[in-house]
Amino acid sequence: MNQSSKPFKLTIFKTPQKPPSTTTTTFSRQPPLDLTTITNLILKAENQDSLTQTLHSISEWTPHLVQTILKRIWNHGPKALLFFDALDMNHHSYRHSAAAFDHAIDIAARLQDYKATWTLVSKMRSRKLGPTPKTFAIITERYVSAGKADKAVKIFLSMHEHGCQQDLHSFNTLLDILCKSKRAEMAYKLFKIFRGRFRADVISYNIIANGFCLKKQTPRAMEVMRELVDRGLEPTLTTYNILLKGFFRSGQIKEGWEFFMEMKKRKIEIDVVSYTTLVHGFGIAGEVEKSRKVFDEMIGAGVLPSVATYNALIQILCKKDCVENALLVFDEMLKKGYVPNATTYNVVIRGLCHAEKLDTAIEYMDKMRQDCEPVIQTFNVVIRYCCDGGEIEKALEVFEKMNGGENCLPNLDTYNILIGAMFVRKNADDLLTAGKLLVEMVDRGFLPRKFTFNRVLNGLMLTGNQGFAKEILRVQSKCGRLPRNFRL
DNA sequence: GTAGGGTTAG
Repeated sequence: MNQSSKPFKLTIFKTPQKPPSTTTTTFSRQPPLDLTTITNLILKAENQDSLTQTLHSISEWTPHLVQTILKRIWNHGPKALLFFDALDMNHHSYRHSAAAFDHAIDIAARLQDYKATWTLVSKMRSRKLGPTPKTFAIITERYVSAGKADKAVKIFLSMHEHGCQQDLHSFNTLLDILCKSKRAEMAYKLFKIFRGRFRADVISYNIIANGFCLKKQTPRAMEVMRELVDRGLEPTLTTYNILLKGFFRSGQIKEGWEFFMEMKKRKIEIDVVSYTTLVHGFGIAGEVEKSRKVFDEMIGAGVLPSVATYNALIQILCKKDCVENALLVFDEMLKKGYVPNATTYNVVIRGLCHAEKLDTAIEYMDKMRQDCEPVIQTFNVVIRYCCDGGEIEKALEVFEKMNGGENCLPNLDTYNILIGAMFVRKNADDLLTAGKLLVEMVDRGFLPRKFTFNRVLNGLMLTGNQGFAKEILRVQSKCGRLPRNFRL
């Protein structure tokens, strides 16, 4: 194609062919913008103007590019929304997709900015992009995790007013959201009210049973299952696997094993999920040998382990045996042609950190990039163990990388871990760093606990930094995290 | 984003 315009093009996305610029030579041109560069430009933009300028430096915005960027700056909510709005207003050739709206709605709702959330919903509707059942799943999930489950149910029941009909799908989704946030009882009540109207199916029952299992209420889950059978519905393999996991989760190892034998007796086709549940369940209970035995036996039974099965075994070897044996299994899985995923690496890295092999852990973090990208959990584990081992500089180094080249921004946990570590050495510099981290996290839409604010504040005062303490107080009052009756 | 197995400490 047109080679001369290549330096201007994004390598990953299509751009229209532009005539080469007459004012610059090929040699002095900027290198092509890659995703990391674009993302960093957006993150660095101080105001709407510089953001707009950045947006114009990209010749063609595509829905795919926008979604990728929103995903990457997820943990910088306010900036992500600014980017979404700026693009919406300034680019005539680009129109936000339904998926981009869903992303933005998710971010706004996570920031508990419900006004912005619903403005986006109506904008979405006026452009005939939705809201879709997925949009409502996102919104209700955010309300539930903000502790507003009642409101979430009301929103579900008013879906049709937004041009989105409720059905069995969306009903099951709501039940699942409630159950996953440990509100099985509420989900069950709702289920009993509406099961006739939505024609609840075996999936609805499975969701409720799993909800009780998550609360370690296996007997309640069994009741729900009896109800399912009484209503003439047929349990599925998923049903059995939910109950199997339920027994192990609630520490009923013997009952779990008996249930598994019963599954065999009833000629239920036991699958890789059932076996993985056993491998993990026995291991967590400290029965590592049993765990290994199940692992070996499943192959004999004609069921091949999955990456998740390997992850389970590797994890329990790290926890209950030793990391060296876990690494043997890790090598074995590679030899057999499995591709480890982020969970595999996270488990191994955590195991190495726990065994105080921090440098090897960091080596594995680099090795990880051959198969997948490190995720937030990877960084948090390494940072946590660096801090615990007193290597605070190393922790800060990893943290800095996250804000630079890495495609993974710090989250609430990252900030909490690091701020906590800034009190260990009890010096003024660390306290100042803690203060800066606190300001930065608020800037990125995370809400620190009152405890964190007060701790940093006290630390700054004790180390004689009244000036920065005042700044913290300002931020604290902006967040509504000041103690009762407190006045600036 | 209608359900089940691996990452979250001890």
